[in-house]
Amino acid sequence: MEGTKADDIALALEESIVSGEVPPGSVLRQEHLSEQFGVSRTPVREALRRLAALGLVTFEPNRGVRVRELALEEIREAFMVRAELESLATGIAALKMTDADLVELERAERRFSRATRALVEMSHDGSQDLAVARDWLQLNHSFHDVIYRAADVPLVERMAKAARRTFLVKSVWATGDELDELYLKNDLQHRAIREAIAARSPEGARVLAREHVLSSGRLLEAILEKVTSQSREPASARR
Amino acid sequence: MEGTKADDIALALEESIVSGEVPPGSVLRQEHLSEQFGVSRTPVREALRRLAALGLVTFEPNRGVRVRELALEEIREAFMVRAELESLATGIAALKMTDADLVELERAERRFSRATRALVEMSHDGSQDLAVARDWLQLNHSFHDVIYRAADVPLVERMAKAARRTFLVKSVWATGDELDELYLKNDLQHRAIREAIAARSPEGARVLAREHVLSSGRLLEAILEKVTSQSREPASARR
DNA sequence: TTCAGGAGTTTTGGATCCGAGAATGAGGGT
DNA sequence: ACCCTCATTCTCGGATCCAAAACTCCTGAA
Repeated sequence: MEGTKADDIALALEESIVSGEVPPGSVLRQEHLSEQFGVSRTPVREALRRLAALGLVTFEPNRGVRVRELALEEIREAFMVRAELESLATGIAALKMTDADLVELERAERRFSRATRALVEMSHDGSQDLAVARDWLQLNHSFHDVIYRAADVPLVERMAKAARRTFLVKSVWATGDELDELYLKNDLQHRAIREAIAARSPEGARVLAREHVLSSGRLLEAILEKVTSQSREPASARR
Repeated sequence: MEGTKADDIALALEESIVSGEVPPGSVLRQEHLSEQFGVSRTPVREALRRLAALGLVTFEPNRGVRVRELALEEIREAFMVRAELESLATGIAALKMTDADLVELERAERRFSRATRALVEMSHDGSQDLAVARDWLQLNHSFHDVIYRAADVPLVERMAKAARRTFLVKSVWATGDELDELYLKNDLQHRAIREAIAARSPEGARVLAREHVLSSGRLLEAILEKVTSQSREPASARR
């Protein structure tokens, strides 16, 4: 509880949308939300306006608001945008980063490495722990957040995170031998980026960062591919 | 009049903010706005939430909403963001653009050229016609809009325009010999970009587009510099 | 003179209320 | 069986109303 109720609700709704708890395409009933949050419809509506401006939901006049669905094409575009912005921020960070920041970056890198190993481990013994995947994603973001903080470019950060939210909606996840390679590559790229920053090489950091994000995009596409084919082949229920 | 009143009002307010009609830093009274638009405060508040999400205004809880002021640093950042996104879109457009698009692009380029010449003309005879400046800006945007349409990257376009809005708030303008050079350079860059696109050279178009936007940023900074120094030296009133 | 305190005013955030447009479903005509 | 119409119901957009936060301005004491 921090500011106005409308803000709190917007935050909470945003969270439940990007976490996939509220699936894309579903309609949000204002009355339902208002009793869920224990407030009237007024602040709910204001929160929804905010989410609409962020592109998370769409208002259909007199019909309700609907959680936006993303075409694969849009996800690709979001990764392209993020690649450019991330590359920009990383180049700047290479110039501005202090030694203390570098230490923190290395720590973030190590943590992410561990998460990656845990993920690949799971892929081998076939277990499925959603928490591990969530950790992996979270630690991935932290690594990049260290860079943003050092680069000190609030606008770039805001827009890159907007792009990030875009595809977070598809919060799916899978493991498998063919994905392991991509996961490990992702991890190695973090190391390369950190080294370029440590070497104070903005141009190097830039191209590495761009390539890294684009390759994350390919990873997500591979995951989506695998998940959808899995859910098609065996006639198993899926939500 | 198209959708809900909240949407209409948001559009109108956005226009009056980016046009500079409502100066940065001023507070917007909900009651005043509601009688100005002839509606109750409810849709006004919703419109303001939308503008807040876009970053045009800020809510200060229980105190009102204020039109956001931009530090010079933020304007620089907005140009960097736009440079990356514009460069991305232009590179893609170089691959996708049809011949018909190219013709339209050339037409937009010519129109912009004329506007530039008119501007420089004015600079020489010392006249000050705001309409000419407004035209110039408008035609500049049209040129880039042709590229966005051809590239067909809605997300990139949306975010680039958000960045554009950011510095539009500072809708100042000036002429002068030292600016002429920059105005003319801007015009030449359009031609270079179109030629790179026509030559189907994505890499070339990319770097030209980035350089072009960054140089537009320098132009705006030069204008700001000139305007602020003008308004300091002679103790003339300024609104 | 300056500053703390407090009554009255202004303005916001939120709740409640109402009219209108859209979904739904039952009947009736073909 | 199918579709068209019309009434009922649901939900939304917006107006109005109210409590609480913040600002203003005045007074009185140090």
